[in-house]
Amino acid sequence: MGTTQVEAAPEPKYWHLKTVLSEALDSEFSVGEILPNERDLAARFGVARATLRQALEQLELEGRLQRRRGVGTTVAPPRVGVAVASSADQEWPGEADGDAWQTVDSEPAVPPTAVAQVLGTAPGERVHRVRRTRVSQGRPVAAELLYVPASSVPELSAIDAPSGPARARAVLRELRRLGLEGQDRAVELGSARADDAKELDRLPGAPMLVVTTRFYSEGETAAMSVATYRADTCRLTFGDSGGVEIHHGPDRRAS
Amino acid sequence: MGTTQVEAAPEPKYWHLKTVLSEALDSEFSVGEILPNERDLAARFGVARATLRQALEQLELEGRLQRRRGVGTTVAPPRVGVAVASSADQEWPGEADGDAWQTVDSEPAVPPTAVAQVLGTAPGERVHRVRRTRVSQGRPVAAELLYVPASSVPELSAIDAPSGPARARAVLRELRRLGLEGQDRAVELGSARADDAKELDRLPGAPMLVVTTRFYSEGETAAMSVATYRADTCRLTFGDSGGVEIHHGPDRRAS
DNA sequence: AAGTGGTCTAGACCACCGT
DNA sequence: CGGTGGTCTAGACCACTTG
Repeated sequence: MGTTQVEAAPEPKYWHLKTVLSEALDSEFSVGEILPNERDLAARFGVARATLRQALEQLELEGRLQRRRGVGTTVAPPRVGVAVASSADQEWPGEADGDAWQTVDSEPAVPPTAVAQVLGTAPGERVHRVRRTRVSQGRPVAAELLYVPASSVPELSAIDAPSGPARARAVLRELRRLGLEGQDRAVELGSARADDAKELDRLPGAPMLVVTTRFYSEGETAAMSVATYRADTCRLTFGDSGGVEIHHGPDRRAS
Repeated sequence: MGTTQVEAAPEPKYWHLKTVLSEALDSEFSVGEILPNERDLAARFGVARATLRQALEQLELEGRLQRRRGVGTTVAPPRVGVAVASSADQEWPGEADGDAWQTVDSEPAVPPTAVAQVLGTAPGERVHRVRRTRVSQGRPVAAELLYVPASSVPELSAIDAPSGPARARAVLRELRRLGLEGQDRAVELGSARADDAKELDRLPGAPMLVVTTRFYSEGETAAMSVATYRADTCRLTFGDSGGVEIHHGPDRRAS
């Protein structure tokens, strides 16, 4: 074992490129700065543009870069910590989330089959669908759809009543009157639907962190929300002191 | 507004392709089934292989497909729900997580600078680094690195003492003797490092859900763990009844 | 050895943003 | 309008698994 085999399994060009770029970002660029365009970068590194793009894609996925069509590629700020749940957090949507969420509107809609199963509604049955948007530091970071069966808010007039923001607030108000017995959440990776993408200023298919929350009341699932967060810019925080600063930096490891 | 403009903004081929394939998966394929190879699929749809691959990539990201080099593309089973925290969950690692986690070993190591900052250790200072692996339904789903400053486990012999599984268990045991005052977590999107990738049977750069947990004791951060979960196969659950079945299906939306 | 997915190339055109 | 990133092509070769 004398020969120092550096490249026993040669790593792909885009992978090496990513590492090089990553280090350059740490040392030679500051947040918001614009990188050279892709054609120039590719030429500079002696690779095809597609290969260069593969590296940039990875860095964007990791929240290090931000790319905008027609504009350019910029160095992204550290991800924002977005509080999804505090420690003793058992609350209805809109109950104590301050000005983080902005209620958009409410319409009757048929929920996706997976949601209908959880809610226990008949397939094809319409429920209240409340749309909300979450803004953090001036930028939209999440879009939410909250599905509420008519049976959870019986005081509300017929489900086909006029839609709109006022209606949305009414649904949330009625929901708050129920006793909240518990809730559970799940986080998974998804991709932006066309409508979410537009709202969040991303392209369709962009990676999203999908948070589904189920609200229990009186032994039943009273409501269910599906919130999609921009995966490139968000760090979801759960716990006692949400939002502690952790930013990445040189991450080389010593043995 | 009389003309029915179906393609006002023509959607990209790969996007349309993804939709078509997604519906085919729902109706014509069952879990574990092998799809035709990429060259055949591309020919069948009349697109270049790269375009077809872009669609497959998306579907893999969403956990619908599984691709393995040298083998083929198969229909993935629904994501497994992996409990990350229960409701009243304030526990040290290894305290009550049953047989979910498997302790691998412990070595002295210099933590990444971001971790060192949180732990309050000097840059370059070595800490205990415990490695654990999480297995669910026979498959490895996560790899964890737990960083424990020597000051948190003072009873332990010098940090350079023999490494290995026994050492790892000793670190966890000592940690458990401390009073746990709180913890908070964050979830964000990351990509697999080369070593994690190998351990989790993925390629480097594969998308991962990175869960960082900070453990507080006596007003200090006593330890910090960084766990990376396979984003394609995992749904992280938090809450009262972790692991409720929610599987995707036809998700078309009616107005 | 044959077949699979993964990487890479060189080029073209398109959609979008700013001026 | 010119410049940017986004999409797409047709082909080549490589790394890996399996028979």
